[in-house]
Amino acid sequence: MQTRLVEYFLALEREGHFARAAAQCHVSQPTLSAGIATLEAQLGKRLIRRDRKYGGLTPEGEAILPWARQLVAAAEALGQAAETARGPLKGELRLGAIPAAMPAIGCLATAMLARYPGLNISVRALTSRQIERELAAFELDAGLTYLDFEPPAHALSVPLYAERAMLVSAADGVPIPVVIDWADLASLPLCLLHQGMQNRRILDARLAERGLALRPLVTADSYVALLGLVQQGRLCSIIPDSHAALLDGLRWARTAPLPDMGEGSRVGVIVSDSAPMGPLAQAVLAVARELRLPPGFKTI
Amino acid sequence: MQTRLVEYFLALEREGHFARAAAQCHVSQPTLSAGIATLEAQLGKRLIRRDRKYGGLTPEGEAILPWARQLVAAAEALGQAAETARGPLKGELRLGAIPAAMPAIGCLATAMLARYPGLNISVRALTSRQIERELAAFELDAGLTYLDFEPPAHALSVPLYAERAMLVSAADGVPIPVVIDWADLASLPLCLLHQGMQNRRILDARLAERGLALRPLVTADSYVALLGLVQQGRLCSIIPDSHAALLDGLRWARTAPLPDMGEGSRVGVIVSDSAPMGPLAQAVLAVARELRLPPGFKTI
DNA sequence: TTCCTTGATAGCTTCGCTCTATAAAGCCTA
DNA sequence: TAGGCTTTATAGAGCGAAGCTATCAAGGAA
Repeated sequence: MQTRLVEYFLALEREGHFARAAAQCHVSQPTLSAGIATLEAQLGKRLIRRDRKYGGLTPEGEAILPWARQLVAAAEALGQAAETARGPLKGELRLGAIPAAMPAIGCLATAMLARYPGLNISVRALTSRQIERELAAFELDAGLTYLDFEPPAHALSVPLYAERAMLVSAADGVPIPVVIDWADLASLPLCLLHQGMQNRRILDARLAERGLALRPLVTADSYVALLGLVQQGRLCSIIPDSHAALLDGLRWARTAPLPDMGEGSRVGVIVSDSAPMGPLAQAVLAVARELRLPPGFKTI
Repeated sequence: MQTRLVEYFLALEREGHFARAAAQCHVSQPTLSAGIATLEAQLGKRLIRRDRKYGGLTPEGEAILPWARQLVAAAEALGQAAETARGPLKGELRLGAIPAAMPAIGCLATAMLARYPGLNISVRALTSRQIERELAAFELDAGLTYLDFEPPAHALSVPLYAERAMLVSAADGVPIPVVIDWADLASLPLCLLHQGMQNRRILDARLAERGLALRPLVTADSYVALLGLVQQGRLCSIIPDSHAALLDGLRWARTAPLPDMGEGSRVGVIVSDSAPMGPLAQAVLAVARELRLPPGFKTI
């Protein structure tokens, strides 16, 4: 079983296109085409539906997909382990983080770099579900996401901080009460994240427990967009306190804590718990365990 | 990364001998020798210590060993998954069982054969620790062992039955009381398993809770040996009720239940919980869940 | 010393992956 | 409906890697 051929298969599945997949693998299109053919011959099954065009995976192809991913992940981990056996970690660490946790990724990434100078780090903003999926598909080495709400399966985690929500408004904009009651929120002109995003779902769930529902006038998919809206003065928003820490020096913004929501939502590092654990995952967990976040993050 | 070369590496580690490892891989000795050399070149590390003789793994070799195993396991699982995608399971199912659970393996194995006619099954008697180690090393597909006492790590399990101990003696041999008290055991001439075996450790632990200790006159490593000793009439022994069921038709044997030890020790099927789960492991778990053991096994 | 065991080397063959070039089959547009 | 574009498969050559047999070199044992 050649790992190379399986990589072709995975690339083709990702790209849905022979020529692009070939480019991604740095081989010519006929090479990839032939590679898929030999893989199919070796396994004795058709994996790709194709009649003059890529037509998706056959059921057999779908069935072997998780194992194909595991195979190339194991091959990569083997190489990593060999490189790591002596000397420092090298290569690329692929991190995924939910938008709400982005301010904390700075601490984590710099701590990793300080500890392992040979490392390159790639950070991507993803939804919690994408993080979970890509971890399972070995396309991500570690994730930074919520640990308790809709907890990811098959993952090991290290909690980093507890997130709490803040109300934010422009200093000369919508006036906000000093002490906020839950009921106040429903009457404020709000802009919030889309309902598809987990931070929003958590907020909605907390309010639903109290029989309340938010009707935001605007929804967006990033906190930057929300802050831009808030800055105009007509709306206020609810953001994680981790982001509020970034606003500290801004004159135009005013923040007020929301009423206590109990523990807050724990945010932490997760890695896939497939055994054995890769050297990158081990390193991230070790660093996360020792990580001291700056004030502004509520430690757990 | 060639799976073949990694298989050479693992075979060499198992055999500790180039020529034997080559034979196990069905290649010539120079081929395996060259294969190891290319693997070392590709990984950029010496993996094997050798000066005119095999001298064990280098630290780097030890470090990559788990990932090497995972790589070939993933390759095998990929092939299995492809074969299984349509049609029945094929290939060899490698089962390990503690001696005490051997009578139950008959049910499990026949149920697997009935459900998946294409399957070959290989059963080996192992200690619970060996089962755990070989599951982790992907050298075993499933195990039959104790679930609660010294529970194996990184394993998914399906309980099958609760084991209870029986006192056994020859009909014309050592007289045994009809109702047995714990204290009686200490005064009987006993033959038991070695202390290294888990069944014995469980028994010792149960007695230790009551301040008692057994002083067997003979220890052995198999129940057959114990029964042979018991048959001579000078000794009696303590065996799992699963084995007592096998004695049912024997005229020379007499059995008596031990006083209630509470729940008994749960025995069940375990598989490695590395994600994704291989088709063989899935099948074993599914069959185990539906398995109806014959009377004589105390269901949980 | 002599023999045996054990692993490495040499030389050759074969197999299979890779490439470029090109064909075939749909699809879109004119 | 013809022409051009896109997309995948095929052909044939080149080359490298992995396999084999035969043989060598170095220790250890008799």
